[in-house]
Amino acid sequence: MESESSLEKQELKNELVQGMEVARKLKAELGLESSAQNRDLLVERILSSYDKALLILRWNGSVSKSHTLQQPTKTSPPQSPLPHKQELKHTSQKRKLIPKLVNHVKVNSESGFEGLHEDGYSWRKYGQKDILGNKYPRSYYRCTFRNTKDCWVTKQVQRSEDDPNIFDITYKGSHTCSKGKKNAVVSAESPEMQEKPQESQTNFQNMLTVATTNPGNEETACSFTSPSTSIGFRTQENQNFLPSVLENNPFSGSLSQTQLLSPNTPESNYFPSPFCAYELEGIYSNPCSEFDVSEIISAHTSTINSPIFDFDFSLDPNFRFNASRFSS
DNA sequence: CAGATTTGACCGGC
DNA sequence: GCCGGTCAAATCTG
Repeated sequence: MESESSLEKQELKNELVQGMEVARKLKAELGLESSAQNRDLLVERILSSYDKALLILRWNGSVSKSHTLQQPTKTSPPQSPLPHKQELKHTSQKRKLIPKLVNHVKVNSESGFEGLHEDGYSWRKYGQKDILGNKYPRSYYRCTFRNTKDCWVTKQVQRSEDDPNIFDITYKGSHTCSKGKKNAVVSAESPEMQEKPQESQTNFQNMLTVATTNPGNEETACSFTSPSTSIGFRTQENQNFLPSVLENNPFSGSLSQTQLLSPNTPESNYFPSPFCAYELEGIYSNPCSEFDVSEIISAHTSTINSPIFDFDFSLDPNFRFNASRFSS
């Protein structure tokens, strides 16, 4: 346990150092006439490093489960609930006692902004405010199951002024409801999957395999912030799925034992898109620990016969990774 | 008609 | 007093 802890500390240190180094590079780049793409890549790498560091902290139990990035200034709040309005009047705890997780989510116009909130939970919008100094309003969401499941988590969505494709999502509290999570990703053990005929799997596997758009090229290895992230793949016929396809994500993990399971019907519950959805099964591991991935990694085409797949995968009940189409 | 969204009002923190 | 966060009535939607 002790050595495991020091290993994690070392990794944490490495990530932080790497983040700083990349930040320095970026600073140097800013003084040059480097491409915007290059700068974007450096920024992504910085974010990736800090994400990894935070993840290590999280698994290490050093911080609260909700990835506290901005600690409240006063005493710790109860695990999740915001007080009811009546209670607020007595306790004056309307603000600032709930730990926050700030998450930056990049979306693009093709995947649409509606998908932004697809983080696996069901949210109800309860407010919108114009925020001083930001031309975009901030939206306020709370868990749909606030009343029925006593789940008091909230999130705020703020579109970035600098880059309208970036949304800052701030989570407050953590879900205490289990039903809040949408059944967007089907468990490998689910009867629904088991019922699918083997023949269908085989045929499909022969038909399509998946590889990175440009393996080895860092430009395609976007890094992400959790819990939502974007990742893109391009299918290539007659090529095997590369286990390292995800190794540049913030968790530095890899997919292995990947298997194409079967295509979903367009009526799929998980992908309301009119186009076909496909599913991949994989095991995900990283240097910190091996995940027990009980869920399916899913992919669906943005257009019929499109070589581009959007992936959607989940590794942990608290993290749902939304994938949006990566630029082709 | 029930549930979700919109939006002006209210409230507390700074 | 300003600003951000939430409430709740009105409105919309399926």
